[in-house]
Amino acid sequence: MSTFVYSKPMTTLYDVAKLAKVSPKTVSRVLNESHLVADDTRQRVMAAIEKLDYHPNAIAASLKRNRSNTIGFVVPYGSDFVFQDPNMMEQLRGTHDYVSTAGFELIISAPVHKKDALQEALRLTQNRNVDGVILYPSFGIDQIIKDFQTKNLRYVTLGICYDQQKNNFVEVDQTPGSYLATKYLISLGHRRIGLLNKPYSFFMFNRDDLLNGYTSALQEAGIEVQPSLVREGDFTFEEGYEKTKSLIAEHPDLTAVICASDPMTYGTIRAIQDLGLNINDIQVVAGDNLPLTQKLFPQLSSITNPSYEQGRQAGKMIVAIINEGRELPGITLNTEFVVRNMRPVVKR
Amino acid sequence: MSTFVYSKPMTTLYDVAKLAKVSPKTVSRVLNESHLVADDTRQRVMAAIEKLDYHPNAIAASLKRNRSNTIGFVVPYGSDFVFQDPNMMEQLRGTHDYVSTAGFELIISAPVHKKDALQEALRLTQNRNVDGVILYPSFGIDQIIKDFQTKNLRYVTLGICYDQQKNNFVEVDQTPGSYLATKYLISLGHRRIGLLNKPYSFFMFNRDDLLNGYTSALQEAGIEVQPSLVREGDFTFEEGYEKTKSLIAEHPDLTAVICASDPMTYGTIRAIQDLGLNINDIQVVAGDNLPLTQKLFPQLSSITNPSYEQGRQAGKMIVAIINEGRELPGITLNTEFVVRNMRPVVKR
DNA sequence: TTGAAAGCGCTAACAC
DNA sequence: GTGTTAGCGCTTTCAA
Repeated sequence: MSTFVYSKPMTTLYDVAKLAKVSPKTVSRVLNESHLVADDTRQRVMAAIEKLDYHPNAIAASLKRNRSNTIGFVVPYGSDFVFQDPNMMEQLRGTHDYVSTAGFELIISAPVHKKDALQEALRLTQNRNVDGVILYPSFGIDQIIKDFQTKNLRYVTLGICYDQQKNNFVEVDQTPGSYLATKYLISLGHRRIGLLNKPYSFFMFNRDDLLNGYTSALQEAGIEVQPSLVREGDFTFEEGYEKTKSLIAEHPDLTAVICASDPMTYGTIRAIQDLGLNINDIQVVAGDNLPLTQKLFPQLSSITNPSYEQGRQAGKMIVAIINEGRELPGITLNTEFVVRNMRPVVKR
Repeated sequence: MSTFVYSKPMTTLYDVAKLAKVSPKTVSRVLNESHLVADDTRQRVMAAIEKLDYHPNAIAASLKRNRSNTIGFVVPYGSDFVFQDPNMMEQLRGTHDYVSTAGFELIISAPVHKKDALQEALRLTQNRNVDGVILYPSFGIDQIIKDFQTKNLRYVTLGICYDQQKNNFVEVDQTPGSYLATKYLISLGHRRIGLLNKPYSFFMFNRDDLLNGYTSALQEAGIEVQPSLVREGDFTFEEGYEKTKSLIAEHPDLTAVICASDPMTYGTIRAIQDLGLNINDIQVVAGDNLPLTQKLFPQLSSITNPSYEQGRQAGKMIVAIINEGRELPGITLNTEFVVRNMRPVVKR
């Protein structure tokens, strides 16, 4: 493998200094803390920069400052999942928008073959490719977090990753959304309400919010909570489809389903159609309130999921942690419930 | 803004060299071109690396090598578009998978406020944040490409960006797909076939492929080509929706529509439903053949769009260009047509 | 197969 | 407000 070499020697800060007849440090000052330079000096330097078409070498600055001004967004689930999950894209978008406004670059990293993503996060950080990372929770992440802490490396997690985690996370609490959704369904007369819950394995220390909201609302209404009405799915269309089919097979009197994610919601709708039922026979509550879902199925009520804001807040937090050099208290974002075209329960 | 400083001094290659009782260069060799080191020497070095928990500083290596081992993926359309367009995500995923396997990091950059994305691409490259960029075509890109060429910077474009471009692009030719789709529709008896074309402004030098395939098939069958059956849309749901409505209003005898993208396809389907028509009344051909579309609307035939492969090839090309230090001939990927559940034309 | 020494381009002390 | 100098951590040329 031959290596590409720039044909012309690079224009450096020294060239600019020479042309402007000032010292390198002054050029550096103009480039950075501009207010400490006399106005005419700055003019000369700017003119020289312009004339030479000079561009500061970010790598050299990074080496000296021990700062890459880059954030890593690391996802441990295979790129096929990451780039196809609309919620993750929303989180990524939120992070991108914040960190790029704050003057950081964003490196995105997902394992092409699933394993080792967490090691990749460590590597990126320890090699100084990034100043800090945003991590998506997954099995084994608590161990990696310990490494980060021991080595004093910077991270933020998109959810709670170990017992009693107090710092460096931005999580979403689905309790209010699922509580309100369930309560509303009950008020319409629904008694057999299914819950396509999120997967336990993804979130080890925050897994019961959807279930808790659902359970509270049922209990308040004096309705028995049937464990067989709750199924776990991995957020994907496929599991939404399968779990809905088995749910309806076991509970032919089901009148409503609450889904943990929008892709699962699509699977649920398809399953309902494939069973020869009408979408009006079973009231479906979507899980994320994504724009696309509103367009595809405008009649669907939905639990909201502030993914964009979560990503944004995580970006803000990692930047603050990097700048301040210390851990910061975690943040919990809340969910809501949006009603659209719901009707009283239909007997089948 | 205070600056974060590592509490402990960094472990360097010199520390490893000292512990292993070898020279820094030998450690460097172990880290890189491993085969030029005696086996027992390597063992000692590896042991020292392990013991000191040493991690090479990628920034320092980058400075010395004048290589960041990073690729930029730059999109000039606002992050709201980028992260929500499934095709772009597929392209990004393809690029990610290739470059990360090839040992490069991937920086993704989209303007938070639309303008200046192209300048951002130049900046990233000239500042040495990246060794090269992948650029999405857009208005004004031909000027930026000239800058890249003049300055001998590395780039690949996802489509042809200027007249007579021969190198450094990976484009998709939709002609075969739209030809086959149109021909098949004709064979089923369709005569009034709408085309929701892609937007002219996105692709200045490659804009007629969809139209050409469509036109050829019609002409071969001796069917008059009516310009009013062709509408331009910007790939989004909204334009698919609006253009379909106006198309049907003007052509009540329309029996089929070919869409340039899957999001437009969703808009088309919703428009058809909102007009009180059944999805079986108008044969819809999807534009991208995305997995999600197959799940949502399994009955839809589709033109294929090799977005993932396009991104992957672009990743491969930019890596090769960086390694070889010269431009490389452009690549054109082809489209196909997938038939699913099509029926002879229905009279309305 | 290994080592000594120079230097990539920038910034931070410290002096003036 | 400005300049001098050292050095961030690595790789590379050349010699041994």
